[in-house]
Amino acid sequence: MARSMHVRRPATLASLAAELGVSRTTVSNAYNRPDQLSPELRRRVLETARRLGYPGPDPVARSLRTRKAGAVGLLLTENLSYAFRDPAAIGFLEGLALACEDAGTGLLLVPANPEREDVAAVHRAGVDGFVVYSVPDDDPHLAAVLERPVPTVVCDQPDLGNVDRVGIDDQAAMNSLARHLISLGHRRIGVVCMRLARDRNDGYVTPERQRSAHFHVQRSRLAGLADAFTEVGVDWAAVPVVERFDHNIASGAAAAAQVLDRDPQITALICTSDILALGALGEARRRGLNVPHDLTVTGFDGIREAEAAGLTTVRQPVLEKGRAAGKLLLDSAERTRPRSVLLSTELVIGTTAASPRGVVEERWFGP
Amino acid sequence: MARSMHVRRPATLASLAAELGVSRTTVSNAYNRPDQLSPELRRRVLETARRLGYPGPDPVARSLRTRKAGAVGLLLTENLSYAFRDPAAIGFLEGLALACEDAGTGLLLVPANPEREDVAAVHRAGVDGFVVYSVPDDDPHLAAVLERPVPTVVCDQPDLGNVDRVGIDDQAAMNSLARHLISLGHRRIGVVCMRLARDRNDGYVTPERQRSAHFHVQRSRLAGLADAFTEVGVDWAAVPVVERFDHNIASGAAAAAQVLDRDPQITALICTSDILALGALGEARRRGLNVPHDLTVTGFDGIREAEAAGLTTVRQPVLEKGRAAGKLLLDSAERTRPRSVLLSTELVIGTTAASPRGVVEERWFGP
DNA sequence: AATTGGTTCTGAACCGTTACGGTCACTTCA
DNA sequence: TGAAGTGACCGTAACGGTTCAGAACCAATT
Repeated sequence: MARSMHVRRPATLASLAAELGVSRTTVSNAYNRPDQLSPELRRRVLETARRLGYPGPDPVARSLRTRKAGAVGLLLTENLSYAFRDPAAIGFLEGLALACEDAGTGLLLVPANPEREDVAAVHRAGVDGFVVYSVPDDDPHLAAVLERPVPTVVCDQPDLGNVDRVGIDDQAAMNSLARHLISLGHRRIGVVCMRLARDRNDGYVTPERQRSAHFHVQRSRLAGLADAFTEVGVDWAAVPVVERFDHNIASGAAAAAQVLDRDPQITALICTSDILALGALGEARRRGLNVPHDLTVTGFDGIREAEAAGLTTVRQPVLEKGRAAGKLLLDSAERTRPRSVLLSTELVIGTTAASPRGVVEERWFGP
Repeated sequence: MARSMHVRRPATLASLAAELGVSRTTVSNAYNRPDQLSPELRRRVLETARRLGYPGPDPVARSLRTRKAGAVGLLLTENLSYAFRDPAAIGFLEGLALACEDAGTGLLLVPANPEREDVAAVHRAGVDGFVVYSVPDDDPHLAAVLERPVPTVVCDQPDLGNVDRVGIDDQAAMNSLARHLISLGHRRIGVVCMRLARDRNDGYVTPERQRSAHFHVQRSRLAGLADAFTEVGVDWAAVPVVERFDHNIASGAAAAAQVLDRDPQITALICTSDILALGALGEARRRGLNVPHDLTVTGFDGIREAEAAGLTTVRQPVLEKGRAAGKLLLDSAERTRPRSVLLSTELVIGTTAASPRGVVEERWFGP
């Protein structure tokens, strides 16, 4: 009943002022600056507001005048809903939400459907700034964000030179994981990676596609691997690298199967994410391969599920990334040059990596 | 460089129009209704816009004029970041995001800190509607939402009579779980529940507090239990019910310990959420109790982790709940009476519930 | 009596759009 | 040839606030 009255409601700050016989300014002050009017008048204003069903100053109008929206926008590469399925993305979101919460700011999830190139949602977003999380560097949504006259922080993106940035050194992190495997004796490896560009390419990846990958994170991780293995004489161009568009355990399993079918002699399967690695583990089990002795499997991210599985991986502080991004954005106080936050990672030695059988034998029976 | 020009940008639709010598309307049409002007003029407008660094119509001003924000607000009972830690909440979010995505609408996470009673964030939110998820029914944020003149959908809330609603029949669902345990022979039970009100009360719950609980979901589940057990002659007032404010596995373990310490003779520990139940399972293991033979443990929600643990529980369609809430809100097309969506639940028979030892013995050696 | 200072309240400008209802020149058609 | 369309563009009036420089008033000080 009370609510149905609200449905079409003419009450506005002006009408309230008229009703009370005071100026709009006074009504505004009643809400925003209680010290600017007598307590008695303020009481009257608020009471009349209640009587007329006036819900207080309209947020949009206020935003227009004050030029603050009280919210930051988040642009994700994937469907909005995907973010809630990927543990790493969830961690990032949690951190970002934490930062927003601290600042009393809202967090607007912008519906940027990667399929249609509909950038309108970016234009429609009434926000004070944007956080962009892991989108391909040629994403039109990203371009649209950069054209908006608001501060922006990118995460897991290449250095754009003129925008705040937070991330990790993916290349170095993956490089150190590679060195670990190399030290264990692995030379014949296969790689399973997430998608490298906006187009779907479920299968083998050419070196050219690796170099020109539009996802900075994936490109860097592959580069880290290539560097390490090239250094010990492995012909990177001959290393099988398979890509999967969809990021889930089934994809990881399918990709692992594809590699193992064509190159059964590999001793290690390096995956660029834990999710893919969990799929690879499943596939190995299905084939009766003993991990790590028949096959080493590694991941990247350090999600909880990976820990439970004992995965050898690289842990990155996903929550911290989100929080850092939020903080950076929210205290964009007259900074001049763009800032860059690089968080550290940690190599997690699990139980899914070991020396390949051949190497062990070498040690025992070698020269 | 190009970006630094944007920092203080005077370019507006009006200034663009002036520069071009056309009316503001025409510039507006260039963006919003290409058919209303000649392609040639439109091209000129857009080009001049680029030259002047005009980023297109200001979203906030547009929202004010059109009276749509292009976003829906989500109000959660907990800290924003908490939502990303609770699997059930994540599922709800995913469903809601799905619905928003379909409609091309943004999703604004409103920072409603449950500690301070700062309702301002609700007032500041520029949204076309609200979804309210599982907040105490006396939450001031909820009251603030209901005063806003926008459509609202509540989820896991009591029927407010004048607002759209989606949920499940918590009472019936828990009742059926209780009957299952009763049929197994359980009569001496303990209960672990989530928090019942806004104040922290880690410990035993009086029947009075149960009845007056401000979290509809918890109140209903307890009522479902009370009904079932009362019916078979159990004195509900004597059943130990312990409450925990924090919702995590450690809390569940601590609560279980509290019950088991005081009432070691109970044969079943009924938890009102899977998370708590997982904690209880851990505590039982720690005490060397064999689940289910020494102790039956049950949960509620049907999260993935529960399935992995073989928990006997009630599965509810959390994703569907989110999606239904979103849909309800987004097609608020001139409905008259409030709508209500009740989703169905499913009793999941796991491996954590069995007949108590006594009952088995009765069967074998009884009269 | 004039000045000062402090409250309390007001007027008008401004925020950047879009909706609405035109005008005007130029076909088209009977 | 006159009436009725049609396409391209424009003027005005909101949309609902906030802000800032005063005005009006009163009490206290010089």
